[in-house]
Amino acid sequence: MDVRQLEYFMHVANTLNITHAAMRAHVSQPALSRQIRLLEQELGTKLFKRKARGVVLTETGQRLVDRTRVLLSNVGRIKSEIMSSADEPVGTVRLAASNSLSGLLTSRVVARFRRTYPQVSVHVTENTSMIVRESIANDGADVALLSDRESFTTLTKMPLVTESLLLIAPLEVGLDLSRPVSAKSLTGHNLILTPFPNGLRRAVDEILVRAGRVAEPKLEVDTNSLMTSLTKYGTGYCVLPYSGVHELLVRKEVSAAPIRNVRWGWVTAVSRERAMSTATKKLIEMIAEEAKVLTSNGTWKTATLDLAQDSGKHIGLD
Amino acid sequence: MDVRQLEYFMHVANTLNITHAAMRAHVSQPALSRQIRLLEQELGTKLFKRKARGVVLTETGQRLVDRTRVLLSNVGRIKSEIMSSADEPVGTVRLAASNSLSGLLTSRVVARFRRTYPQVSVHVTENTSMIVRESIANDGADVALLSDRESFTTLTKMPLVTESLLLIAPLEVGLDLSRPVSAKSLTGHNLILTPFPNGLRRAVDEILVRAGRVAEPKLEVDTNSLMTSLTKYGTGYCVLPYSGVHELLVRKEVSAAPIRNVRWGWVTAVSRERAMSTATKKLIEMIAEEAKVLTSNGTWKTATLDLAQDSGKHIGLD
DNA sequence: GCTCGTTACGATACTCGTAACAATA
DNA sequence: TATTGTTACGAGTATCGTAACGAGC
Repeated sequence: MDVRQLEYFMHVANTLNITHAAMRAHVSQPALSRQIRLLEQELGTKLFKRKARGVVLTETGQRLVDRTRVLLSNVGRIKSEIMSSADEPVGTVRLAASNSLSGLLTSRVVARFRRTYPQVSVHVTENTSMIVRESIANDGADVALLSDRESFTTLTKMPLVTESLLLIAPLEVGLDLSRPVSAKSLTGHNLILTPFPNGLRRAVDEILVRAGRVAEPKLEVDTNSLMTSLTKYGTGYCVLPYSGVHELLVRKEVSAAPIRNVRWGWVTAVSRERAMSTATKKLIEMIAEEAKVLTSNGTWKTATLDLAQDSGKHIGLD
Repeated sequence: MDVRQLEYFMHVANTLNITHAAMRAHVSQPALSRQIRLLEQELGTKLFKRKARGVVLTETGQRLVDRTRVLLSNVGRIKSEIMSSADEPVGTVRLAASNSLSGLLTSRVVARFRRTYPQVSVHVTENTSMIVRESIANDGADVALLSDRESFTTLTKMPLVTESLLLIAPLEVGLDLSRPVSAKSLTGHNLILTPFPNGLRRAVDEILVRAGRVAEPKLEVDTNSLMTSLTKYGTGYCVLPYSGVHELLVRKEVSAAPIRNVRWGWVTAVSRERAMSTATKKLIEMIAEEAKVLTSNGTWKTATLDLAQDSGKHIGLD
């Protein structure tokens, strides 16, 4: 009855289907089947009843599920607690990052982290801030990079950077980063917006409300790349933070102007319930350092650093 | 970080000496050394400082000890809980039995259990009732067979058999099981007694006190076999329950007579804190059944059954 | 016939033990 | 020099994956 075997067992208990559980556990189906049988033999009792379609838990199996869930969470807690006092980063660190930061911040941070700590494996998932928040809240990630407009119960957030929201238009419209536009400018164009629920959409709606209007987009799209492509080809205007269109602006594929009196904040977030591993701490440090570099050398236009001074080195649980 | 590895770690943490820990863990010293190193690598931190003589825990190592002790006890508890609802006995059952029962009850029970459940490994330790009690109280055994004169905090005791205490004398003295003797008969002979603290010794002392005497044995011996050998060769008389001298009486190597108004009880005991495995339950059933056979067919002379009827089948946690 | 679990078997990977080595008092 | 931990390497064992099989809707 070792930890791996219990993890296998929980996969089966969760899916009630050995084939699916095997995929989740990244082992072959017969291997998993065998481990379940060995566990049953060791404990001297059937844990599952084999049915034509999948399996069902026996009463004893259900009791083992209840006990094992707690046990495995303890194992994970102990592991991360001990790893949090590690001297050198080891193991795996999982970063969930907002799509918008991909080209500007995420890629630079991940590349440098991999270079600096090649022994640490890194899992990156990119998605909307809402999904990123869910990911970190459900312990699907160790660090999150997301908008400060998301809610942060159970999360510890660390302000990172505040930048402008830009109105993005085709290149020929000739918007200019140095010439901010008013909230009113958002009206009168076809706006391509993200669908609810979404922090960016809420922000745009607020801007419009302040201008006395209401958003009624004819086109809703939930990926940045599609939104900007459509803008580039003249389907409409869109609204994104600078970081989301940095590369397009460098390549002069669209034009953009800051929306006056509207700021957009990014935060780094970690789960409040879990001790950070050394790898996690190092990653957070590196995020802060890269943000500092990008803002101070002018790459991250419109952005101001929100960090505590000296690049967040005393962010931590100590 | 699997269970086996953590058990290794605890052995080292307990002994602070990898060589000794390896012996306790029944692996070679380099194997243990290697597992500790692997654990340290996985956690990214030193758990021990290597000294010229042995090792010492680092601060992190000490914290892991604290966490792991609880974790491993949970693992054991879960395992025995699940195994307690097993259909067929599996695994290992540990019996701690009083020396006195060896020839009459223990040997028969163990032999039959092995025959009936060959897949279950059995560990038997025989000792004085006091050591047996300590053994079961410290979770060194699953079932104990011992005198009812021991204390039973944290233990659940199940009365088994009550028999007579016998005065044992050399064969030529001609004591007779059918002719009880009074407590007073114990005086005036060289008594060979067990040393304090010991249930049998306490019993003999009480008998003597009732007869207005006090025990001042010139010879104290702590094994039944030596006691009876010495009696056989005329060094003195001794006092034992019938079960302790059954075989000697059958072989007519000593003579014995019940001491009037004195009874000696045997109980089966299990830890109150730990769920019984199916193997444990079956063993207890079998003990009860054998006790019933031995008393009812007259083999266990002077004995009366203390069991609830039908051989203890409803002894259990249900 | 399709889905899903089990059995069979060769390949792989991990752990172990022996022996040689290193470090320290 | 005795004690104790580490390194090296060959052997043994357990797990895994692929392929074939079986059972139930």
